[in-house]
Amino acid sequence: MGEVAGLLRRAGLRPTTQRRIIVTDLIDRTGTPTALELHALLRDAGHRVGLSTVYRTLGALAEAGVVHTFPRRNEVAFRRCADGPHQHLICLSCGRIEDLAPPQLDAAAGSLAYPAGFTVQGRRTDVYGVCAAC
Amino acid sequence: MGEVAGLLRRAGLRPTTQRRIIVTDLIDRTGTPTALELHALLRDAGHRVGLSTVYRTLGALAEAGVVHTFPRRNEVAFRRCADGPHQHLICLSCGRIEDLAPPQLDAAAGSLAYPAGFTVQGRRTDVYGVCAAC
DNA sequence: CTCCGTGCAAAGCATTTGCATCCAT
DNA sequence: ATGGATGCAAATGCTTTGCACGGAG
Repeated sequence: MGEVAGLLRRAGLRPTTQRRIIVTDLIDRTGTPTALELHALLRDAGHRVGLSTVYRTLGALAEAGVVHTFPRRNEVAFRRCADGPHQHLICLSCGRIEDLAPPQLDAAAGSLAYPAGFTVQGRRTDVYGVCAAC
Repeated sequence: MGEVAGLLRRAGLRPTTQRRIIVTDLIDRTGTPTALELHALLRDAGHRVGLSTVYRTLGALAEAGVVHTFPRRNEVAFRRCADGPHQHLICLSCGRIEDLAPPQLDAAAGSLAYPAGFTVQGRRTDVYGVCAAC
């Protein structure tokens, strides 16, 4: 089973043609498009995908943790991120997002003393700054 | 200068009556309401504040970092958080959010090796789990 | 008097949903 | 044949904006 189909299955979605198009694009793309933007990009690329399908697919992928969501003013952008723990390096200037997987941070975070009774299920760290190119 | 006025000034806002009402409520409140919810709560409490003012004030406070934003499905919630570095402990069951300021994590994060040329300006960590009460 | 702030109402717009059609099994 | 998937279009609802009024200095 290919990577694309695997990601879809993880989200409980059958690997249909349209869903494959969406996931494939998201894997290859370095940017972080919104559903609306991705839909337009796919259409421009000659693909036949409905806007609803893009929304529904991205929603399911996000809920399953296959993609991460990045809120913007009045809209949400999606990005296929690294599996496993990682941070997001977000450039405030160009908007570019990179993943960073620092073992030492996860170790530190994992050993933190949380309030008694709090069961950790997930963690997310976003680092804002300016990237080298900007 | 009081705490409320100080927070407003940090957002570049003059401390008017309505803005004071909004900030005061946000400080006292343990919950994390949306603009719409906060507006209703203030109205119910007998305060005379327009919805636009709530949106505009929360927007400015968020941009200044005086309050943090928590995206929900199709809406955004706001919460007055601790000054200085902290994590958000978010209960997936009841929605309650708590701040946690762990010195050791910040030390670890601060010493991380970021890609050459990346200038860190801010950091945010959300921890998802189930709180003791749930 | 002047200017910023406010609030109402009217857009604006991303997202969701209903439903008929289509496709794969 | 059958049930999920798709896509169009309409609806939904949060958020934004235009504009006239109001209040402080």
